[in-house]
Amino acid sequence: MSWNLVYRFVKRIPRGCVVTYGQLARALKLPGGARTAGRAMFACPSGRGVPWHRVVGAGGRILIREPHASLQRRLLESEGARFDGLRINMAEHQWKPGRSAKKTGRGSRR
DNA sequence: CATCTGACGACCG
DNA sequence: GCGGTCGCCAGAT
Repeated sequence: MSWNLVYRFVKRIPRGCVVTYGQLARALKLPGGARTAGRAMFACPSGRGVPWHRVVGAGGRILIREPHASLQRRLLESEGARFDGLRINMAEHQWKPGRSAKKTGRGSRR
């Protein structure tokens, strides 16, 4: 399967934003849904500029196991994402395709 | 070819 | 909030 599409999609996720596996699956119409998205990320090539850490589970939960979970969280926090316990603040960081060119709109600077 | 497993999500009790 | 079940697909053994 050409996870290439998935990687490309993930690559365009702006810094400080995240998407869920389900979202990813829906956006790319992956057969099998979120599961397939997960598979794609599992096979995600490291060191290719693929911000895999910006892909989280439904509700902003990190589903992967250690030690990657800690790494992912660390990377996200490093990008300015705020975590609420074991969850990332989806309301603020969930990225929606098509909004990339959207203006910052509200004084969300920084 | 049969079986198991795995970065999931939604539902139900 | 937590744990169990089901659907669903691809790759590995």
